[in-house]
Amino acid sequence: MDAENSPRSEAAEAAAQAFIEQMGLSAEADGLPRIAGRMWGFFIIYDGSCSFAQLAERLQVSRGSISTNARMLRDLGILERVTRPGDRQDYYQLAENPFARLLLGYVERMRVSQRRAEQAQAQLPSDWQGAQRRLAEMQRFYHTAAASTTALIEALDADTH
Amino acid sequence: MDAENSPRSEAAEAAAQAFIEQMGLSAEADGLPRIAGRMWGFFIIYDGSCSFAQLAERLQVSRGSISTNARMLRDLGILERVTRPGDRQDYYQLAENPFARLLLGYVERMRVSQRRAEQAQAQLPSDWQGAQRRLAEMQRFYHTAAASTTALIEALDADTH
DNA sequence: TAGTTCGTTCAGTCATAACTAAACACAAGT
DNA sequence: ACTTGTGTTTAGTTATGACTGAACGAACTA
Repeated sequence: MDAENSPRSEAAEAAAQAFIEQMGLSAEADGLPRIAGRMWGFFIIYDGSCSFAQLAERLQVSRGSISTNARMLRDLGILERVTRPGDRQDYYQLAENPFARLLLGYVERMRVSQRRAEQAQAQLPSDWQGAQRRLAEMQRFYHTAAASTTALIEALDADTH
Repeated sequence: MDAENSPRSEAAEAAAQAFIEQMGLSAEADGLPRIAGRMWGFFIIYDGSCSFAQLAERLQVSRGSISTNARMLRDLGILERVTRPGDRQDYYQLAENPFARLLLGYVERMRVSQRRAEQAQAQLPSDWQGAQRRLAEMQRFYHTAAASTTALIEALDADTH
C-alpha cells in the first residue's frame, strides 16, 4: 500500500497505534462509531491511499465494517475514494481539509436548531413572555454560532490556499 | 410550581410538548440522554424553578432519572439548583446563559484534541513527513477553532450584559 | 425514638447500534 | 461456464448505556 512509513521503529509504531486508538475514543464521544475514528486516525498517520483489504487487515476489523464506515466518512467529506486504472480495488485517502468539512455538518445542525426555536416561538402564545424571551435567546445563539463557524471555515480555507 | 404559564391553551400545550420532544431527540444526537434534552426544553418553555417531584410528574420519568440527568445538566452548567428557606425540596432553574456554558465544554474538548495531536507529533519520527504535516494541520485546526469559540462565548456574554 | 419526605444510588431490564460473518452481486480473467 | 477478487448488504450477536424501581441515607418532625 501507499500508506507506509519508513524506517520501521518500535516506538513510532506504538505511538501511532496509541494515537489511532485515541481518535477512536474521541469519535465515540462525537457520536461516531469507534472504527470510523480509528480509520480517520490511520489516514492522518500514514501517507497516501489504502485499499479496503489493507485497512481491514491493519485495523483488525471485518470488511463489512470497513465498507460501512468508509461510506460514512465519505459522506462526511473526510475521506474520498480514489481508483486506479487496471485495479479493481477501491482506495481511500484523506480529503483536502477534512476538519473544515466536518464543521459544515455542525453548521447545518445549528441551523436546524435555530429553525426549531423559531417554530416554537411562532406557535406559542406571545403572552408566554418567559418562553418567548428564552426562545429568542436560543435562536440568537444558534444564529451567531452558525455565522461564527462559517467564518471559521472560510478562514481555514483561506489559509490553505 | 413556578414553572407555569397561563392561560392554558390546547394548541400551545401541544406546541410546547412537541418542542420538548424535539429537544430530547436533539440531545440524543449530541450524545446526551434524551431525558436531559427534555428537561432542558421544559425549562426553556416554562418559567422559573421547578421541583424534582414536579419534573418527574410532568415528564413522566422516574425520580432516579430526574436525579441523574439534573446532575448532568448541572455539571454542564445548564441548570442550577436553587433552595428556598423552610423548604426541603430542591428546585432547579435555567442557568444564566446556558448555551455559552455548553460551548465552554466544547472548547475544553478541542484543547484535548489539540494536545493529542501535539503529543503524537512529538512521539513520531520527524521523517514521517506526511504524518507530521497532517498532525500540524490538525493542531492548527483545533487551536483556531478553540480561539474562535472562545471569542464567540465572549461576544455572547457581552451581548447579555 | 419512630415516622416522613426528600435526593441519591444501584441492580436489573430493555433498547439501540456497533460489529461480525456470511451471503450476495458484480466484474474480470481463464 | 467457472473461478477469483472485489464491495455491499443483511441477519445475528454483542456491548453499551438509558431508564426504572426499589433500597438506602440524610434531614427534618412529632
